[in-house]
Amino acid sequence: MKSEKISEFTTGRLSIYLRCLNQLAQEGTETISSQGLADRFNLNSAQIRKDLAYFGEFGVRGVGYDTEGLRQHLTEILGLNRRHRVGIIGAGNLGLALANYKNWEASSFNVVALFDNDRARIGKTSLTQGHAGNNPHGVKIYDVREFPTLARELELEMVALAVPRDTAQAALDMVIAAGIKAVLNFAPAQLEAPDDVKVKTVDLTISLESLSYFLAQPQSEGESDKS
Amino acid sequence: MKSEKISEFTTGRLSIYLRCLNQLAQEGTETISSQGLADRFNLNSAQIRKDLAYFGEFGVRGVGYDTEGLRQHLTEILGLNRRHRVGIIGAGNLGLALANYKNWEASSFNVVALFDNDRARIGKTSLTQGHAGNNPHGVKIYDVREFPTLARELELEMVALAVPRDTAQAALDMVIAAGIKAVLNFAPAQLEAPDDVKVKTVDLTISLESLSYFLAQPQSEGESDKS
DNA sequence: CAATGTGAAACGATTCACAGCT
DNA sequence: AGCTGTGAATCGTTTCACATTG
Repeated sequence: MKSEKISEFTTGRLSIYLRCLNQLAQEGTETISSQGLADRFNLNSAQIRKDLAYFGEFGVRGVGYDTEGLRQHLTEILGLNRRHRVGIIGAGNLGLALANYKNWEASSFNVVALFDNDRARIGKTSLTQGHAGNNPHGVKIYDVREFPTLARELELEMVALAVPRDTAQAALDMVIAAGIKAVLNFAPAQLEAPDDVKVKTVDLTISLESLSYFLAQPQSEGESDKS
Repeated sequence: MKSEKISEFTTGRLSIYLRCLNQLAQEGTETISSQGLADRFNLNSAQIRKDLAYFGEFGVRGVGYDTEGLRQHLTEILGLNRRHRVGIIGAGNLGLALANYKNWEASSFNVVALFDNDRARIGKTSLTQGHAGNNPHGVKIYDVREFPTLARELELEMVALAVPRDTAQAALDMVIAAGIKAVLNFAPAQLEAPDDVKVKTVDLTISLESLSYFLAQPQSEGESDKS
């Protein structure tokens, strides 16, 4: 166990390990080796051991890792042992799709509110507006001007930004002013934020263009996945 | 100009440069220096020059880069000088949101078909099923069993996978069998594909969990953005 | 003896610093 | 004079290889 700074490469892999351990635990596998894990994704076993070693000595030499034990450790490390309350800004197609996404229930994230500036949407829910999906209750759509108040009242910890590109920075500024420290941004823009706020951008344009680049290569010789 | 292998870090940045150049071109800025570009995102100017130098000598010493010229070069390099026909597998919330996403028109990607295995959805369009959005026509939803035939007929080049995790690999296998070489995967799973097929995974779970990790850190001291 | 935990080596990406051009 | 293009230095990540341990 060191207390160096953990890179996002590492934390991303921790998520992947955890996902795998959840499956293994369900299947009743009691023990797994770093090599056993490495085989499931195309990773190096030393990488896995190093990633885990940042946080403690979880394994048993000659044996491997206890599935359930490691699962609990990773859950704790990633802060997934309690639920996080998420607000979504922008109740367009993407915002609604996110709100109605069925996997939320199984995760440790709860979407508790949508925000929009369009009169026609405010007051409705993700169910009345969007395609029903599997969300049994629907998430209410509030006026975005109420965000500063409601963020506190609803105890939001995270925000997903699903607004058009040209309003993204302003929306982010408002979110930061309300004290939110973690933002998932879907607008195709590099946004500015102070260092104590984590903004993770999911930029579909870049992903698509990287696929386009691959297709444009003469001798399509490329790696698959690597996430 | 070297002919080394280009990393995905580099191509991702090329997308970002291009996005910026499109804006600059519109604003009528004729010339931009690597430093001028670097200032807009928090990048190093040498990085930008290196990225561009992989593909040619586009700049003029003492002056900088011609905005319009570089814009066209990058468009060509990324294969964005022609439109790409995209199919979406899975007409749930996410698939529909993607199909109705308004920015497609302005991009060089066209969503031409949706596929699903749910009787209730097949035959409808993204408009009848989903929230209207800004797509004027709607995209038709086909039976996924027709995919192999239609992929050829519609000349699909790319596929977005918006299906549940446990069916993702099977769907991908079908897509690959139909000769598709570029796939954008939204299922939270590491998928297997041969080397001549590029699979780019957008894993929301990992993004959210990385935010959760950040929040769980005692002295929240972190970087913002970095994509 | 099998599998962890970890220094050391290898690799890759970023940044520096400057020669070379216009 | 100013900015590109690039070799060299730096920094960070991954892999190797092995001593260590249950």
